[in-house]
Amino acid sequence: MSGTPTLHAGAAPLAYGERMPTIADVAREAGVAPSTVSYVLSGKRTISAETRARVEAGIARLGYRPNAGARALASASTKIVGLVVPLRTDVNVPVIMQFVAAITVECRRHDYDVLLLTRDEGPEAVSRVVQGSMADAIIVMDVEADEPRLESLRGTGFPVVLIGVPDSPGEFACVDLDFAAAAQLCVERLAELGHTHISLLGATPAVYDRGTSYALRFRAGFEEASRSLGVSGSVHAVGAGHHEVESVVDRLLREEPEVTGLVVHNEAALSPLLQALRVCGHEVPGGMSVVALCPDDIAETQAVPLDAVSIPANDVGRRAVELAMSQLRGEAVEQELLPPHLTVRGSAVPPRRG
Amino acid sequence: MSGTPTLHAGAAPLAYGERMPTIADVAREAGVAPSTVSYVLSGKRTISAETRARVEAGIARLGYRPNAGARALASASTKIVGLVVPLRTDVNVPVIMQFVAAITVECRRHDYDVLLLTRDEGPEAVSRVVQGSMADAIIVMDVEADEPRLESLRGTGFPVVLIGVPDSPGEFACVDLDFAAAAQLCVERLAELGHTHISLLGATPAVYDRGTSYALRFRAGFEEASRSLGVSGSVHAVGAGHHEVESVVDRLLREEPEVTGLVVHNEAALSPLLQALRVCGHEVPGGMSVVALCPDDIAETQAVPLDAVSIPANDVGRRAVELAMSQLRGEAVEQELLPPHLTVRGSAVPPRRG
DNA sequence: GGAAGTTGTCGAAGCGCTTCGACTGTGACA
DNA sequence: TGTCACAGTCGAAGCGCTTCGACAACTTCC
Repeated sequence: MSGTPTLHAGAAPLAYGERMPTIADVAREAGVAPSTVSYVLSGKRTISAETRARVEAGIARLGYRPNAGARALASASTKIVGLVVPLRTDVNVPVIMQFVAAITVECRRHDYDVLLLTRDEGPEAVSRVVQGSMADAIIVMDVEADEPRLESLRGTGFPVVLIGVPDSPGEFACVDLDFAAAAQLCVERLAELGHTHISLLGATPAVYDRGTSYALRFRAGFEEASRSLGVSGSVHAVGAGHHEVESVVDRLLREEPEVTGLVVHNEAALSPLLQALRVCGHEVPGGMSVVALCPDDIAETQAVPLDAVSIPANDVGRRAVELAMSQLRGEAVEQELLPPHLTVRGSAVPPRRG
Repeated sequence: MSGTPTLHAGAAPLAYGERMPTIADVAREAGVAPSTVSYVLSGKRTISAETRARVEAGIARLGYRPNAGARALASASTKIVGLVVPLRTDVNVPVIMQFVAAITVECRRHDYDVLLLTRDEGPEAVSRVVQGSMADAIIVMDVEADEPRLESLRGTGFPVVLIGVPDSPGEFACVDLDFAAAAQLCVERLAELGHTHISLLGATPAVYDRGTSYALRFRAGFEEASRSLGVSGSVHAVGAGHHEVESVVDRLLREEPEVTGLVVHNEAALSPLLQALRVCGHEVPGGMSVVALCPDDIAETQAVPLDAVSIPANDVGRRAVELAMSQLRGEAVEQELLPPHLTVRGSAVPPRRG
């Protein structure tokens, strides 16, 4: 119907169900072929400034957005990253949230969206997403030493990034804080101040039982550092809840009165721990030195600001996404441990002469 | 090439990049038409038991999974729910995580996956997902009184469920705990015990400034209940961190010494609050009665187990998904406030005679 | 014993996009 | 002035699935 003037409602909010504008509509609107619109959008072929302007005007006028499914089908790329998150309401939920936030933000920067997968769904979720082509890459948090969710992906070359390091990472990209080095830093700090008896108060027993990668690596680093620095050390898992913490503290002070320094790897236990120590007459730092592994904001807002190795959730999350993107570009798989940093805030001092 | 025997590798893990089996492959394998395979999968037409068996065997042998993009394109349904989550590392992160977990699990029960959207992305994220047909429905957490993210959806009929209640929900489905009734329950509990001066220690100031729906409704309910029960009440926002909490407690005890009961709507403040009260000689419950609004596990693991109205994250999350599903079935939009329940654990007792 | 269902299957037409090859001008170069 | 290269555009062929209409082959029922 050339010659017939076309009326347009402008980019008025189109009612749902009302047919969304397609690339063909835009093409008609701009007087070009659909493929030309596609090339304007993707930039994969040169387009004259004039044509581009007309197409862009059409897009704006119609309020056009490419259909994600059609795009995925035609291009074999979904622009979606699958993220396997531990959703159990465990101890370190805020930390997990920081990771998720960092990953999501970074994905958006690369024009990717995030599909949420729970680790409780197990291996099934991963293969559903991969085999159904629902995502272009997968990031797995809270990796265990022996990682069952990934068996189906071994040898497939599908882009995977692990946050944490399993026993045999093999072909998978990994990124995480260097927890072993972090533990060493904590022990060193206390040892330098003159402490010779140091205990690790760790995560809940379940975390160790499950073989959670980072907890094991921190514990191993603690034991290794204690040995090499010649200090005596003990390790205690700490359950959730005020009374759990109190009972661990009671037992520790009773059975190992020589302990003057604590390394704490359990965000949730920090606050009740400080309180329990105070009640028992071992106020921090005078009666007990404490070095923690926790996010900065938690270390800062305790009753006593804590010397702590921070958990660089933002850096790790960002790096994880970058590793995924580099695999999508076909680059080689990397494994990367971020160096720890300890911030001194005053919760560790030389031990009382005894 | 009929007559040529076909060799199959079985459901061996197919290398990524190696062409995934399609519905046509399954059809060939089973000796039927592709549409027949589709009908076996969807159950939308009757299929003989024999044919079904052959098709299912083919699916198993090839390890076939329908391609999500193709399916979305052809059926105009993605089997994905968009979930807008507040990812700021705010106070009540564990609670948010509970909601997310409940929603995700319930979505999976309905064979839906969850696309994670951050509220920091604002309205853009919502329209990207809706207009790009990336999801069939959207659930929005952490709704504000004046909800800007949803303007683009008004009048479109796109399925939306809000967790929380904005000033003008209009056409949108809503579900949440009845925070006003919850506040009333807390005040009633203290009033029945004989308290006549009650303070609300609430969320961080930012939460109120932002107009967060649930915080405002709780505060309004508190004020209304205080008035109607004839008790005097005051309201204090409480910032994050130990020292913030201490300073609020100091000021409260100094400026309103008549207060004998506290209603606390701030999970993160609970532990430092109890500690601060003890330090000031107002041990709970003898020197100060406390009723909280928080998840059960938090109430239980405090130094003093708390009388608390629980936050039924699981129920709300599940209900939100159900409301989304019912909209997808074309049913009417509902708005629903869940009744609060108070569990007595001993942190509130009659005030000292004074 | 033919009309009128049922039941089970097939073929083909899309869904909205990307991408490949082909085609038309145009300017550069010899 | 003929030849090449290249910028700019188009048309058509899929991507893998769903779904509609058609159509055999059986049943049923008067």
